[in-house]
Amino acid sequence: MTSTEKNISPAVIKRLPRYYRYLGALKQRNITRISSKELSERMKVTASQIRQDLNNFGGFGQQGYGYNVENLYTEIGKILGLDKSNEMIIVGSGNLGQALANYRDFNESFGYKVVAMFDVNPKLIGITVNGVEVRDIDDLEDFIKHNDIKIAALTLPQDQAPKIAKSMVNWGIKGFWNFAPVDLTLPESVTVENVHLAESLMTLTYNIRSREE
Amino acid sequence: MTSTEKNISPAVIKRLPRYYRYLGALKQRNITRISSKELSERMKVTASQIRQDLNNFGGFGQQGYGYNVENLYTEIGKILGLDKSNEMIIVGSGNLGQALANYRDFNESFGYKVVAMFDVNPKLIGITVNGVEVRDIDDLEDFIKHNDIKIAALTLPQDQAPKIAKSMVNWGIKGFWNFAPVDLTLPESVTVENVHLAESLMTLTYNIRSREE
DNA sequence: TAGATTGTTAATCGATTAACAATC
DNA sequence: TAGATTGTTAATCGATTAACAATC
Repeated sequence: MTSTEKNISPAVIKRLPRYYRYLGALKQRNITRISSKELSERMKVTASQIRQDLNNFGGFGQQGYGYNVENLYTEIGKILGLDKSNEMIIVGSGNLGQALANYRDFNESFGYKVVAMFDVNPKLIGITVNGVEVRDIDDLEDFIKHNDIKIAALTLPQDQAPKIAKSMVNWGIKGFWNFAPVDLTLPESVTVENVHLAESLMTLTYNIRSREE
Repeated sequence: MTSTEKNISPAVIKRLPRYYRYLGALKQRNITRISSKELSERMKVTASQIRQDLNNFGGFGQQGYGYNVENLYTEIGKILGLDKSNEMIIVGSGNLGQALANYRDFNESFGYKVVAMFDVNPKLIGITVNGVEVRDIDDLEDFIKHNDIKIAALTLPQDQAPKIAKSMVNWGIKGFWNFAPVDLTLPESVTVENVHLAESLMTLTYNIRSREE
């Protein structure tokens, strides 16, 4: 992953998983090739955007032919880091944490693997969720270091999230999938992907209202 | 809500809930006024952007003074549709649906209220989650119509989501909070807010990789 | 009043779309 | 070869930032 790569805009990155999803669906239907034009019609974006986006990463297509579905699927998977297994932990084992542990849609499907869960609550410590044990949060440091964990889902209450996240960075975590309704301020070298559920629900109600007239 | 309003860009709308969150925090700390400059430092955006964003909706500030926190909080709440109670249903009562029903962060906090849950699974029908009964999905049409429900969280498997969503539009649903990993194609009058969890996790792994060098 | 800070216009920057030569 | 479709450059569009007159 030596970075000869130019910096790719976040807007492009955010679209990649959607391309990946569509290509996966095409693959499953045994469609072997697709042009940017046809894909653009299915996805309701411009063909130009598809070609521009993909060309950030290299010429995956062929003039006069289009793109090979299988190949493009694999290549985008590589770009997204799905070519290797991604071990992750879930910190905060309440309802949301447990739902994530059970969620088939990324677990199993794309090489993500939840290897441990953590909580402070003695009632939760020791239970097993989808085959994964909930451990005492006091064991978090050891576990991250010994197992070289890089990815953590944060499903903790808002007030606990920033402090524990800071520690986790020191222990080796490189990316947070943050569900706590708070902005984590962390070193540049660390990535945070926020899933702010309440905020997305608010934009929904805004949009409903604005269409009522 | 008569639409004298010019069309506001989605980028602006997406930022409103974050302003709202910061203002809520300021309010709780009994801070009564704030300038765009100071808010911009806390939020790590430009003061210019804050002023531009807010001015889409009217002059909430005062020259030489800044913004009244309480007032601005209330006004943004109104814009987002939080001034009235928002009743919603959850369609799909598996792990994720149940986690949402239990999730304090929007439930209770901002006037959203889950009034019913639905599922096809006989094992789930009849149970109660956080005081909300899981009903047979056959009762969905009646429930939506009789209770004038406008908002639905879709936490169904991907293959069931598009069909049921289409029916729900006919029954009166105006906005979907869609957790199924699929794009819903629905009439213009209907709003869809997607929470594509697997896709956000993929952008996380991309970003982790791209910082490794 | 003087200082501060907004609301708003103008300038810049970046992202999207269009166009087309290259080429399979 | 002729037709199709990419890769890529140029044009357009929109969003962000800078600047400053208005005004509290």
